[in-house]
Amino acid sequence: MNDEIRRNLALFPIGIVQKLTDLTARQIRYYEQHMLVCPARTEGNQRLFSFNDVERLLEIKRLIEQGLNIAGIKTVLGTAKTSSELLPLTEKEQAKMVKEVKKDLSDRELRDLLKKEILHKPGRTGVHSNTFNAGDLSRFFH
DNA sequence: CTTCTGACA
DNA sequence: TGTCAGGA
Repeated sequence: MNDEIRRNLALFPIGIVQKLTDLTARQIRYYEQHMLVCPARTEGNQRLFSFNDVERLLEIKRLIEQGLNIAGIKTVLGTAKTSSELLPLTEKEQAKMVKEVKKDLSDRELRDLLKKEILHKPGRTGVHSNTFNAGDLSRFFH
């Protein structure tokens, strides 16, 4: 299946995300209130995050550690788009793909995330190298 | 047992 | 941000 779609599928509950990002549930919900992330919801109103949501949280975490406040982070990342905007699929189509992904999620995908998390620690070189040193901005927003 | 919202000695 | 309540 398309990787773009796979990254936007609503897969994990907040508990998993806590472990993946080392953020508390309180922080994750707080960032959502400020539109820094916009996870999907189940019928029971439970949050379901996608890989992109988790990566987004890691970006936020990195910025917070650099001393930026909510306003500063918004300046750098902007507000989050809803998963439905990024995933124009019917619920049936999504449910089908979620099953497909969940078969081999525990192992491979989890390691994928941890690998990417390490990629965030040192200064990156790729297409995202334009994430100009937020350290300079922290002076204005902290 | 896990998650959700609201509130604050 | 932590933490507790009270309900789903």
